[in-house]
Amino acid sequence: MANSRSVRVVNFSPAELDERKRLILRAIVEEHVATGQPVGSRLLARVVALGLSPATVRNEMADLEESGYLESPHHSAGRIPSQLGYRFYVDHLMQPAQVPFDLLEVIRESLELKTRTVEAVMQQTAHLLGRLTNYMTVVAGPTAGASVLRRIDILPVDDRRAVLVAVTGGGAVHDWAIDLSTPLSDEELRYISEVLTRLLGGRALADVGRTVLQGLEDALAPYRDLLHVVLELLHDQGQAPGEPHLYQGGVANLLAHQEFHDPRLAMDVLWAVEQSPELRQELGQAGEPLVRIRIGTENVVDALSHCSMISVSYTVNGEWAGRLAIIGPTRMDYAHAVPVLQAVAEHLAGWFGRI
Amino acid sequence: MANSRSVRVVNFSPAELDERKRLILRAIVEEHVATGQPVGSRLLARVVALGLSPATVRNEMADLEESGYLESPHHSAGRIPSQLGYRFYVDHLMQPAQVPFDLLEVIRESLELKTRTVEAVMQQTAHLLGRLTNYMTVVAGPTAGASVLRRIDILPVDDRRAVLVAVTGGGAVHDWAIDLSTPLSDEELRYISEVLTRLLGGRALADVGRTVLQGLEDALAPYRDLLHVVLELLHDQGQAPGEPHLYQGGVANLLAHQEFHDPRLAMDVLWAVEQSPELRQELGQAGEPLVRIRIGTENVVDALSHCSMISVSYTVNGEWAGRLAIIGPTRMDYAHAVPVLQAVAEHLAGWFGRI
DNA sequence: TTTTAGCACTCCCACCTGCCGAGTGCTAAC
DNA sequence: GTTAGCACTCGGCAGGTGGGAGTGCTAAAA
Repeated sequence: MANSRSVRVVNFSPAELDERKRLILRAIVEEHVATGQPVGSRLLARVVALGLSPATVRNEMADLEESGYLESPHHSAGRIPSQLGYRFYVDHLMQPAQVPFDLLEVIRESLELKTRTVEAVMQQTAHLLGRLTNYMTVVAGPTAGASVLRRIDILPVDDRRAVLVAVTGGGAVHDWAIDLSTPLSDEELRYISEVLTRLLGGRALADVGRTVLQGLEDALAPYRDLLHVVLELLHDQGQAPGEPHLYQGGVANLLAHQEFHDPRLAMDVLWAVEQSPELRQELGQAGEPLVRIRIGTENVVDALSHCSMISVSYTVNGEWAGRLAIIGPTRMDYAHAVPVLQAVAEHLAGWFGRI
Repeated sequence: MANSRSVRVVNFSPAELDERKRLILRAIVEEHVATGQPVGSRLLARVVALGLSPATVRNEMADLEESGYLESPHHSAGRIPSQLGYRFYVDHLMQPAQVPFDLLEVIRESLELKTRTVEAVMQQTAHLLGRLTNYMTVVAGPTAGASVLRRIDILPVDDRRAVLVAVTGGGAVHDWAIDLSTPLSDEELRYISEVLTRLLGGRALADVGRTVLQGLEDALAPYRDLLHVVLELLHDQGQAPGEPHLYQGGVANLLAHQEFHDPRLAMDVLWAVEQSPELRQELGQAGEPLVRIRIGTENVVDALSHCSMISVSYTVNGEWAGRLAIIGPTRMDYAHAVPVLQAVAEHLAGWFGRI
């Protein structure tokens, strides 16, 4: 038994893994990410330029396994990183790669100014990320509730129907169909639009308070029926900030990874991405970490317990707007994916800024 | 050799397959669709209530194979329908199933009036179809170019930017960001919007002719710069009618079918659905058959040569608007899928009508 | 002439077997 | 603390086998 070693190792706090162990763990993660195969001691001794023999490396690997950073798929098959191993790698060992210039070029070209609709640019972003990272991509569009409003207009469709159109500071347009219980003239609608814009413009729906609503009710008293519908609608948008439209890209990439050759696993993931409200919330709700890495069971959804998800926030006019995410196996190339995501998020913000 | 038989059979024109052969072909298709297994003569003799012995059925099957309606995966494995077999089945043998009442109920509930945005209702439709048919679904949203316009407004975002908003007869809202090279006042923008609405309202962009454009140029001469941008934009929309936004649903369903357990096949399909301009066109371009069934290599895209795609048109206010499609293996339950698609298309039209 | 029973034949598939290579843990020597 | 040596374990693969399903053909029956 490796008691003399293991006892010591267990006392380590994770962040204090000894330099050599860190080196070895990092090499194992990167080798495994690159090849998909379990990593054996011989190969590792060759890769880690420390002049160590396989036997020594084996001892270190045994320690790392005992501390929970590695696991063996079966006896004598080499080691693979455990979820904890990936976590330690991501937190302490990973060195984010630099995004090569030609990739930046692709991003720039792809998010050109000639794209003129938010829908198109979000879809394009999803596809772009899919191509650049080789992982499946989910992108949350900006929500009406979280955005600063510039205008609110009610535009007639016919005498029974109209659309409520909200233009945000980023130039995104949100619209909702509303019924006109009593027909209103163009002038009346324009007047209502003006009042709505005057009182709601410059703030986000999520921040609209009682007093503003009261002001609206007073100013638009003659149009109580319509106002009721409109306010309820806007209120819903303000209260449910976590319901963005999700754009998918590179779905096929999911299947490219050996981990998802079992169709059942892949199906679970795809269902979750399509349906799960938790995931939608996770991507649509303003929240702290600019870059969030969830590994395996850290994910909010069970179906993703074999996946990692990296998401980064993007902004519109400096305000939080949504998250871009990629989903892949836990054996993910974190060091490359993170900077690519960040670069795309930046360019997307740029697109909104100079829309 | 079965010469005496085969010579005669070859002379049949497809539509004139003898009654018994039709019965057998139909049984084979339906049995194979249900089980996924090749169909053998013994089973078939039991299923087709003709009191025929397996040996007789074998002879008929040999004829059908020779005429190209069946094929054998390998010697002594039973028969499966060929692409031609499915085609004949779809054209002459299939009896569309009736949509059960509770399914209709699900459709009704799902496409309720409380859904207020076109984006949401299209996405919902895609998901719904995915659930109801167990096939992957692609849905083309209505395009700006093909829709009858009700209003065109230019709404300011800030003094350098604005959005062009087009409201269609179905209540769909399309928007594009535009730069204001010279700042314009709200009044000016409103005036421009009025002129645009007056001259373009009531017709589809695709139908706008030279004279109307000339009229615009005259009426809005002072705003040449802006008008140039706007007209180019509207012109593009009118000229490129086949570029709808595609909504996917039930992607996981693709993997549920044994035919796509090979991840490479599934990947090809997913890439095609995401990227192929041909497919986008196929679904976004007004075109004849209300129900279109493409089997195997009949598909416009190579990647779908192992798939069948059923698409149906839907309308908005009676005008052609887009297609709903499902994609699955050629071994598809055509008889059930077609009526479900039709029912959903009808309800979708209903949603737009009473939006 | 059409239908049927019988039969030999073909092919796939699931199972078993033994072998090989990769990689481990342990021990004893350095 | 490090290393070489060695016995051991396990998965994967090639090759062989038996069983089952289904066919085509032939000759007899209807």
